[in-house]
Amino acid sequence: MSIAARNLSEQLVDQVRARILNGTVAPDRPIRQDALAAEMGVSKIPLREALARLEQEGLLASQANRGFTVRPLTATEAEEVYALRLKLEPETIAIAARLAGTAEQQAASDLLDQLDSLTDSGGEGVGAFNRAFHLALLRPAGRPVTFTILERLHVLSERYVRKHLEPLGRNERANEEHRDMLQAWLARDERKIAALTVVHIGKTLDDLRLQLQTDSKGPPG
Amino acid sequence: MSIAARNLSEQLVDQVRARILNGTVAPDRPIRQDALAAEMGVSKIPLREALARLEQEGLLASQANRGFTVRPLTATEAEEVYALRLKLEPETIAIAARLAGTAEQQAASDLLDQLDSLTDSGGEGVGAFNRAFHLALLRPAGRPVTFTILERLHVLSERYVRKHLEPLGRNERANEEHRDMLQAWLARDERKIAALTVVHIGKTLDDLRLQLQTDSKGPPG
DNA sequence: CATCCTATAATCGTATACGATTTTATCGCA
DNA sequence: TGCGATAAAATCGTATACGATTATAGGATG
Repeated sequence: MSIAARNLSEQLVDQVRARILNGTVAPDRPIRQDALAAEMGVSKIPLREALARLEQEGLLASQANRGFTVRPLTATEAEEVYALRLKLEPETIAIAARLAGTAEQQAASDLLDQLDSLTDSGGEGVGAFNRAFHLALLRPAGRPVTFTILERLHVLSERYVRKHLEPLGRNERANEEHRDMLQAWLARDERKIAALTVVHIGKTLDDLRLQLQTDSKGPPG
Repeated sequence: MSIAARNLSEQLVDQVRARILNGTVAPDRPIRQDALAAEMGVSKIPLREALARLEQEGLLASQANRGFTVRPLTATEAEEVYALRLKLEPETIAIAARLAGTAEQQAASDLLDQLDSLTDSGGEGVGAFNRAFHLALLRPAGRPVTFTILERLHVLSERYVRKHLEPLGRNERANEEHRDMLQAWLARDERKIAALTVVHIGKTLDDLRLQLQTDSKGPPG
């Protein structure tokens, strides 16, 4: 998750995670370790360490002597993930707003700017910057255990947003909400940032529910 | 966490976790991978996979080219972990009580019986059975993401309970509370089991706070 | 023609061996 | 005597190679 991954395994975690979120590796199909390792130009051992980490993140599942598979997306998991975020994020983001220093405030502002320009240019990797922005609003709370949990939840969320919401032109409204959130967060208005967070997550979940229903009736793949 | 770990790495995760909770490997001291691997009669590769998993569980920390260390216990982490449990467990345990089948009810009852006999005989591994009992009350909720988070939180909790509370004769009262909880849980009394859970976690946290203060003034190590 | 069994091939999991980085101990110097 | 630099030792991280397990394809039989 960190920008400068230290060893090779950590770098692979980020790269493989990106592939999973990207959809490059399909769900339920066994991951050929040798092939993937060769494709990435590394050996199997660091790749296995990365896969083990991603399994604990909830992106992969493993069976005995049958390797790893990407866990499929389900509506119930989406509901669970967003319910957890609603339980944890509002309070955490309020505390973070209170404790954030100027450097952390600057970092959050910068990330939103980058997210904006990416959205305007229709670039790739919007999801990653969206996640980074949200996490930047949460990190200053100084609760490492909570933050780790929220990191995981945002990764899981991103799969659903990217698959079901990003193809649609839904980013404009989200960006307006992001601006409002950042403003309240910078002003250390704890009530307001908590309320806006509830709304933001809730609206995303609503859109997701609608789209999940629609998609389940529509395309087979 | 599972009873029958599949591959060697999974088995090592459980064994090394037990050592950490046991206090066999001291905090802040670098873990010699070769030595530990030799001591356990395995090679370095599966051990590294296990250590990587335990790092994500929050028990270990790693630095570049300096290996893994056991994370030290801090009062702030204890506060955070118990705050998270208070936020997540009551609702989850109520749902689990509603959804639990007869087999799962039997499993929970059995675990409490085993926990009782272990406590009476003053045996080892009380902490592990305590954790298993609590998780058995939570598993039937059918929320895998939440359950994984709670598994982690219980592991982290166990370190503090074992170090600060278990040496004292504090298990009797906890066992009475466990009986009450199981009764309400089996009766599917959602209100009551949720309330009892809040009380149980709260009391444990209170005891822990007291002991953490006392210990910080008392012994240096 | 379907089903079961067997043999083959592929893949997973683990052990062994090697280079790169870091820590530590020793020596020289202020 | 204390501090800094250098060399040696130890350890971490990675690549390569091997055995064990599993899935699959082919053939024989009912």
